[in-house]
Amino acid sequence: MSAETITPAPAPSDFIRDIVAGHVAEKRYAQIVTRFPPEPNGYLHIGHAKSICLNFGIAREQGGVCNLRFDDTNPAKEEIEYVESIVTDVRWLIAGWADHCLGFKPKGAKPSRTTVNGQPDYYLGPVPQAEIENRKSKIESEPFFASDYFDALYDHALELIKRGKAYVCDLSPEDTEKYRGAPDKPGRDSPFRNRRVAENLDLFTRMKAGEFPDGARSLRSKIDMASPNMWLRDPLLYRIRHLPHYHAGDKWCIYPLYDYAHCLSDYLEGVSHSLCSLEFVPHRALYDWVLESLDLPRPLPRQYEFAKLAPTYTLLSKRNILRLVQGKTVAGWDDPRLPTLSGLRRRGIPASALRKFVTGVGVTIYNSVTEIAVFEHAVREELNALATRRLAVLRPVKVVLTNIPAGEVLECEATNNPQDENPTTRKIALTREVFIEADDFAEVPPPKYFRLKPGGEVRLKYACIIRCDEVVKDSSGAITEIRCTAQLDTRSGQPNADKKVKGTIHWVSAADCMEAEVRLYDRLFTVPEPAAEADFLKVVNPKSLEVVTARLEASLATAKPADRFQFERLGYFALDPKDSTPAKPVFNRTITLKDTWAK
RNA sequence: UGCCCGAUGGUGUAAUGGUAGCACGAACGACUCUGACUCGUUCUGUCUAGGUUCGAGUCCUAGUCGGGCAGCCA
Repeated sequence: MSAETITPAPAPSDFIRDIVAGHVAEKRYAQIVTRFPPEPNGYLHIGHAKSICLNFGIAREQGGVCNLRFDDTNPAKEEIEYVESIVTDVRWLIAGWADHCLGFKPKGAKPSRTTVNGQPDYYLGPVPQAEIENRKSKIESEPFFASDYFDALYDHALELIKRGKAYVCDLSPEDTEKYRGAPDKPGRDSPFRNRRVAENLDLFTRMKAGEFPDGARSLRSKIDMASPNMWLRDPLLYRIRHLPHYHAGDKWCIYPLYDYAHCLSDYLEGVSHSLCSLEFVPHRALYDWVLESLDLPRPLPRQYEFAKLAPTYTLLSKRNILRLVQGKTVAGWDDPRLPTLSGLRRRGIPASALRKFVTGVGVTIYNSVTEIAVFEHAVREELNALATRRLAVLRPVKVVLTNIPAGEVLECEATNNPQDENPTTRKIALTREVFIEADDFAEVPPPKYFRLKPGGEVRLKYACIIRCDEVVKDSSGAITEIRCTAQLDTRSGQPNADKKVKGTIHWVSAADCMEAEVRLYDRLFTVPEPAAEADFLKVVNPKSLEVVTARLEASLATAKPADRFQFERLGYFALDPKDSTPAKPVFNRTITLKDTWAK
C-alpha cells in the first residue's frame, strides 16, 4: 500500500510549508520539530486530522519529528480515557505514512537541567519512533505531557518574578475581569501590581504550598494593562486549583494556564514550528513575550496560525459532539455517524482518504466552509482503488429461474477488483433460486428504467441474462417471487456471452448465501450548517441510520474488520469492529456509490 | 463604537507586478457485465471606489462585508 494515499495526490504546498522550507534553507534550526498538542478532554475529530496531517506532514517532508503532547494543564477537565483514545487515533491516522516521525519520549522522562552556553536550561527532546524501534534494548516510550513540565515551569515562573515580570495578585476572578477593561477601553493596574519581588516570591511559594483557597490569588504577568491586545493585559500565569491531576497526581494545587505552559512546553521539547488555529492569533504576542522574558539559551519556537476545517453537514466542536453523545442522539464517541476519528474508522473510512481530504483542502489564514462532498469524493476515490468487490442484496426479493433444476449449481467467475492491474477472480454459485434487490424490479417502470420489469431482460452480473416471465404475489398484493428464464448461453465463455442488455444487476444465490445485519449510515444532519441552528438537535437526520437484514455472498463469511468491500452497485462496506461476531456479522455502510440515476 | 486578520466561480484552493489555473460540484455526452469507475464538452470568479505602474487578483488609500479578541478553558 502506498505511503501517501492509494490514489496519487499532489505534493502539498501552503504558506506554512513555504515558511518552514525557508527556515530549512537558511539552516535556522538543527531539526524541524512540530507538535500535535491535544487536550485530553474529548475525542479527536476530523478537524484535528487537519492539524495532525499538517504537523506530521511537515515533519516527514523535512526529515523532522512531530511530538504528540498532551496539553494537560487543567485537571478539572482531563481524563486518562481521552489520552488512550487520542494515542490510538493518532497512530491510526499516521500509520504507514508518518509513523516514523512520531516523537515520543522515554517513559517517565521529565525535562532535565542542562547548561547551554553557560546558561541554565531545561530540555526534553523527542525520540523518533524509528529510533525507538531500531534500538537493540527496547525502551518503553510514551507521549509528552505538559504536566511533566510542572517543575520546570514553576522554576521559570520564579525566574519571571525575580526579573520583575510577574506578580502575585489577590484580586478575585470577578475583580480581575473588571480591572481588565474592554476591547475599546484600557484596563486598570491591579493594586497588587507593584509588590516587591521578595513578597511575590514568598506568596507564590505559599500558593504552591497550598496555603490559599482556589481563586484567592493568582500569578500574573506584568505587561501592559492598556494594551489594545486584551491578552497582554497582565494575563494570568498560574491559578490555584486544589484538585488532583490524572497524570501528575496530587503534588500540585497550582496549575499553569495555557498561554504560559504552551510556549514553554514547545521550547522544552525543542519545537521549531508551533502550529495552531486562528483563534490564537492574539495570543502570539504573549507566546513570544513569555519566551523572550526568560532570556532562554536555545533558539525559540515560533507560532503560526491557520484556519480550522469546517465541513458542511456536520458538527466539529467537542462540546457539541459531547452533547450528541450524552443526549444519546448517537451511540457513543465512536458512533459511525460522528466526525470523530474513532467513528470514521469504525465506519470504514481509510486513514489514507482522511489524509488525502485534509491535505487537499489547503491551509489558509481565513475561515471557510468545505463541502462534505469533497470528503466523500476522497473516500470514494481511495475505496474504489482498494475495496474488494462482492455481491450483496440489502432488500432481497426472490427470483426463481424456472429453467434451472433445483439442486443444480452453475459456477460463475467474478472479478475481485477491476481496478487492480492484474485482477483476480473467485467462483460464485448460480442456482435456481436467487435474491435480487427490491429496487431492481419495477412492475410499472419509470421512463429509462434499465432494470428488471415484466417481460423485460436484465443481466445478472457475472452470470447470465434473465427474462421476467411472471410476478407472483400474495393475497395482500406483495410480491413473493419473480419467475424468470435464464439465458444460459449468455454466460461468460458461452456463445451469446456478448449479448447486450441495458441493465446489469447484482444478486446472490439463495442456496449459497449468508444473512447479516447491515447498518446503512447517512449524514447526521439535514442542513449544511447545523451549528448555525438555534438547536442542532432539531435538524438531526431521522434516517441517519437504517438497519436491514441483508443476504450476502457466502465468501463474506471470512471477512475481517480491516477488509474493505464494495458491494457492487450499492456502496462501500466494512465489518463493524465492535458489534460484529462470526455468528452474527454486522456490516457498516461506509458510503454509497455515486448514484446519477437517483437524481 | 477599540485593536487584529481576511475577501478569487455554487464550494475549496493556486497564481509571490506579466496568459486567472486546479479540484469538488452541476449539466450534457461517450464507454460500460457496477446507472460505479474512466473519458470528453460545457458552466460560473478576482467585494467596491480611487491611486501607483507600460502592466494590478497581487502594491497604496478609503469604504463595504466577514471573522477574531474582554475564561483563573485550551
